[in-house]
Amino acid sequence: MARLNPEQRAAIETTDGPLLVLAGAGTGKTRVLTTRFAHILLTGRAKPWQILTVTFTNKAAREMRERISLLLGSPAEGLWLGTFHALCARMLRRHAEYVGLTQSFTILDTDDQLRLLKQVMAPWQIDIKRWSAPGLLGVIQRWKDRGLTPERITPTEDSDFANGHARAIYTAYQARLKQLNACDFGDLMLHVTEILRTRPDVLAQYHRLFRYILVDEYQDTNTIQYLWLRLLAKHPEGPANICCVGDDDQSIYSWRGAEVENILRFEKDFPSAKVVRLERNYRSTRHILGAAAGLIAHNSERLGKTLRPGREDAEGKKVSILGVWDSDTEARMVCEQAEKLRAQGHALKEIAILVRAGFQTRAFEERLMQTGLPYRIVGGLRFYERAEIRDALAYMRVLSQPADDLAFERIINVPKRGVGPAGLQKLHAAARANNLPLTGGTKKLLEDKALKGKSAAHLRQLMEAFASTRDILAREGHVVAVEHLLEESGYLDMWRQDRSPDAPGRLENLKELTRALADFGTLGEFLEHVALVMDHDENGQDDYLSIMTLHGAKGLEFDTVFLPGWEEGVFPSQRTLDEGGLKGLEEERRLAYVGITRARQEAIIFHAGRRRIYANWQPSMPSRFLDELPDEHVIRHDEGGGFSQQGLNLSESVFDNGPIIARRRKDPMLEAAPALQLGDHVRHPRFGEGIIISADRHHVEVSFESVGTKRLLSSFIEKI
DNA sequence: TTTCACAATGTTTTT
DNA sequence: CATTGTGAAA
Repeated sequence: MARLNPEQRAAIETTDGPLLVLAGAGTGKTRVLTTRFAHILLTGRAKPWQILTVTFTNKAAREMRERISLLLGSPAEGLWLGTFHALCARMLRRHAEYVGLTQSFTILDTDDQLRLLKQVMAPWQIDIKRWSAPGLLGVIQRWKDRGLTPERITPTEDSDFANGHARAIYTAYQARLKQLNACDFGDLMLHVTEILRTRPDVLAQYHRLFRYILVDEYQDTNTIQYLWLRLLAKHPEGPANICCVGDDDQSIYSWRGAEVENILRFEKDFPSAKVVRLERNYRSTRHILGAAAGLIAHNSERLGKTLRPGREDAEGKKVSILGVWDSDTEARMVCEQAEKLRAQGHALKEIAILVRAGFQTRAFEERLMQTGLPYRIVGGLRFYERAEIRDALAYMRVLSQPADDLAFERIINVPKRGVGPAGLQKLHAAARANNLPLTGGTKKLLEDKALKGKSAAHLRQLMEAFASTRDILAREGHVVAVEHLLEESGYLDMWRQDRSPDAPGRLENLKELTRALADFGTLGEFLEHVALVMDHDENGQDDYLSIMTLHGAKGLEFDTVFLPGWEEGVFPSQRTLDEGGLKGLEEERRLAYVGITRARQEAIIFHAGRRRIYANWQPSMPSRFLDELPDEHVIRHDEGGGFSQQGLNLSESVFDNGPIIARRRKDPMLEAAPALQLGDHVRHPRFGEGIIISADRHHVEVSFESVGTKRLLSSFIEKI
């Protein structure tokens, strides 16, 4: 306590009644949460299992658990601490029968959901071009985010999608899930909330249990999570001891159903609520904070909060803005700077490249590979999303749940067993006719000798593999059993015979999977873990540079942060702008705010004059956010409108804040545009001289002497 | 049923 | 571009 500032202390000591803690970036939020947890225990207000602690990511949950263990001096076990979904899964296992599931229901991954939805959609003959299955799945998920069960969808809402059939398909989809004794991710929240809503006895049980509720990242909660929390928090007698921690300026998940309104409305929801603001930032330098604060001030709907430097010494360097010729130069310069930092003795772990969207990572990856700098793409293709891992998991699911039709469908023809769509239909028919799951139907057909040819032989072998594995499972445990199954089913052989270059890596991954399996007591525990915690600690804790999306970087911090791609259309993203309008823009701005505030020492922003998107080059203009950064906190290294080829010479100055090069770009397109006409002779810094062959407001097409015809932003060329 | 060739067609962010 | 889906031939 002694090491905390007065606001932090207030946030911890206000234990009873509703409390909203508005915690700006780097203001010691996690510390407050964990200390508060310990404080409640140590003052005897509650036992560890009487505190419900909800986080948004598995990582946050893990960290919190570790820090609480540290504070308590013993491993934190038996706590109700986890993500919304993990906690709901735990509750739903206890009360599954109330929503027509059994205690052993399966949780579907995205692949399964999609496959199932496609099957369900088939009878409607929806125009798949216009209403793709993933699109419709998104619609359903957003309904679930808002707590809308099929019966609650109003006709108005329905008609917007899939020619008015969306609600009917949703209904059918839910019915099919129930048949399969399965639920998707959204259902975890939806079902539990439904149970709490309709079963007062169950709700009362949790009211008795949870004396205190702690919620992290409250600004990211969606409607269903809000409803769930409110049900649990609103005790019939006495005020709710709910403490929500969040930052409206870091709300960046509205596309996933998050409602900033939840945090904006907190004081209305809980009338006696107290509000504590944490505004002292101990992470970043004064310039970084100034730049971030200046930027976020352009947003309108805010609770209002100003980050103040918590350390007196922290003047630091200004935020750098670098304009470069193209995206290749950008990648090169970022990597060179990173290399230089390492040469100066900085750890690569303290450097991050934060991008807006996944496709931007490739350029850096290629460059770093050439350079030989160790790097890691965080949150890219994750371990459990790889095909071979999902296949292996499907084998395990069938082993543990023979009725898991979706898993069986996934592996029935992997490796090839001569069972295509037609064969699968036959199995389905047999299963339905005998009221059996697919595995049962298959067995039946084999016994009846109703299958012929190689598919029969292969399937018989597969069923035998499962049968023998079950014996082994009982006798020798799940690790040996799974190894046996993958061997006997021919799955491992399939990859061993595969001559493609990534096959050895896949086998390696499968080995890693069986290794992870050993950390769990039973197969069921392992599968539950995988379904909910889709991440995996990869071995080796070397010093590597991180490349990740801005979303992925939330909650992390680094000494140096590179922020490439600050260009209109990329960041702010065109798509968000199109779909979300002003709200979308404000969310992008919050994302920019998150990005800048990840840096402890230094933030370096890049924008390129042109960028390769798919196969061809696209001209791009600097992000409007650059103009919103206050001049006293940034230093702009644009040269020649930001399109210099001598960017390398500039790089010296980036880190010592050398001479400020005059800022010439305001809106280059409009500045240069009027003077150009068809037939004009022009010069381009890179392509040399040419003649304009077409022109519109922003672009011109120029036939160059050396490189042929190019389409360019008119600001890049000069008339001769 | 599988395999191959070719076209099309999007590409944010994730529990 | 890189993946995914579609259609025709083996």
